[in-house]
Amino acid sequence: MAQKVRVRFAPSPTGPLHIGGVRTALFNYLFAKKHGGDFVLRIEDTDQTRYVSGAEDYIVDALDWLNIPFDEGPGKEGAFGPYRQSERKHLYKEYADRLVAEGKAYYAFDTPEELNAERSKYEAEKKTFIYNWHNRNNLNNSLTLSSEEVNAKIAAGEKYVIRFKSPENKTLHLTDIIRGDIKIDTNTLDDKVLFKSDGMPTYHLANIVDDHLMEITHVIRGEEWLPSLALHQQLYDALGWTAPQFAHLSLILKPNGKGKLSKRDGEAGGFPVFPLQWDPGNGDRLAGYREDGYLPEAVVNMLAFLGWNPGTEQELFSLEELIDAFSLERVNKAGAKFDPEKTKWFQQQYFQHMDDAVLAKAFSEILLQKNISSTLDLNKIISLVKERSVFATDLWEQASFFFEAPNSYDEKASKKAFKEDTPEIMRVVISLLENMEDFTAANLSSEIKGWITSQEMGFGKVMMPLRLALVGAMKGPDVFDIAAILGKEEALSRIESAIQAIT
RNA sequence: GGCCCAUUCGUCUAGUGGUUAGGACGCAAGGUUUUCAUCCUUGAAACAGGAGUUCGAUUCUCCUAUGGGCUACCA
Repeated sequence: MAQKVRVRFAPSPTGPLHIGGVRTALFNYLFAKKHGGDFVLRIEDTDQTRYVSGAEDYIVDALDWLNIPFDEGPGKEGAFGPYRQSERKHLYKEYADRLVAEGKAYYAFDTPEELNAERSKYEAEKKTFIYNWHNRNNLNNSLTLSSEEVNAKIAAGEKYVIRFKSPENKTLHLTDIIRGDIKIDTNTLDDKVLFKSDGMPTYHLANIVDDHLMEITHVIRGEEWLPSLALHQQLYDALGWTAPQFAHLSLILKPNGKGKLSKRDGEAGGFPVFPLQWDPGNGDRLAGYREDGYLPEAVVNMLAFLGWNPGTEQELFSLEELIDAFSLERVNKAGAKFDPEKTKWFQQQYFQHMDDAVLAKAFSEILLQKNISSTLDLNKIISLVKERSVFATDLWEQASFFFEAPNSYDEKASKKAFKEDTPEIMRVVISLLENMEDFTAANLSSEIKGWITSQEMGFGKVMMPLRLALVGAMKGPDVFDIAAILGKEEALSRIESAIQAIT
């Protein structure tokens, strides 16, 4: 029987979850759901010094907004909890001790100062200091000390760490689903700290213990962990556990320039790097996709296509379609530069598919904020103005003239539209409108166009000033649609105002 | 510096030992809309370089270059 697929997203609550992390979460989620498995959220808070309050809530809120729900996690206890490493701290020591007892790890008493001194000494000779078999026998640890000395030190309360004893002259063969086979020479590896002197495990120990205990089958994580893969694999072997399969995702890079995407790029480029706004309250507010008006579906779709593609020419995918089409084998090896323009395009695509009634409701909120009450048909207005908008907030800019008569006329446009005979023509239009019983767009259109044709006059002579009178600029939906929505009275009043303004 | 990973239009990418190297974003031109936007059509635009393997390499191998990541008692 095949084991049930279980994956985890394991962020550290050190700040807002950035978009690269969101993509990692998304790929984990897609993979899990594709295989009918579980998606676990685990909070890796073993470093108390870097803990940021609110960060965990932010992560949960972000996943919630994006509709990437986890099956187990903090506040959603499953059979493998708790899901915060700080609440699991009692679990880890036993495994570190076991490795020491079996000679696969050892106590080290070197202070950070001593290690720094050692490093600078090597650096001065243009050599690299590696804490492994090269020199561990000259350092202050249980390999160089007698067991009596070690016990005495520990009994005396001296601080120590536990280090993994990295083997000499071995070639490790590692496998990554995305990258294939990787060979590593253990001579270049150092003896990583597994257990810190503050009583907490390091990421490396906690990570593999939890993944094992939580029965994780696939570890899908960022490329920054690739160098640690050798250690992790060795840890699984040392503890006699079967390692999960690994897949390392390439990083998301800056849109232009070099390096991985950072919050500074968002500030400089005027686009969000975070799903949700993050406000630490000190004026250092970071923009979020949600607050900037993006639809979660658009953000998810965009993220999915950063480093993955289905191999077809389809680009718009619902979450269900993504789950169906997703595979780790089709994830790209190379890092992808982030493109805010393409993100906007996804947003535009999804925005156009939104229901008019839903948008009308959002739009009525905007009107409320602006203290505008109106009896106009909002659904109809939205249907006319939607394709000119990318965000809900664009709606007001595109439709404001329905609610506020123009108080000025676009200078360039009026030069072109308002001629000497315009007042005279507009007077005729007024009389035409006044006499209309059925004030609909279709009727207006046939009435006015019919008259223009009968006069053998250029359409522009009428249409341009009419639009300018109603809208104030040369933009917007069909003039007759606008006039019909405005109603006879308002339309006539606007034309009248325009005549006044010209003369 | 050391170790690891990567390299197709400006960007995201498809693709194959023999293709007119395909799509999307963006850009440009034209059309529709007698406005604007949408939309449609067209266009410019790429296999990092050098060896090797091969009848033939963008595709396979090696080297170089470039980019990225890691190199903490951070994750």
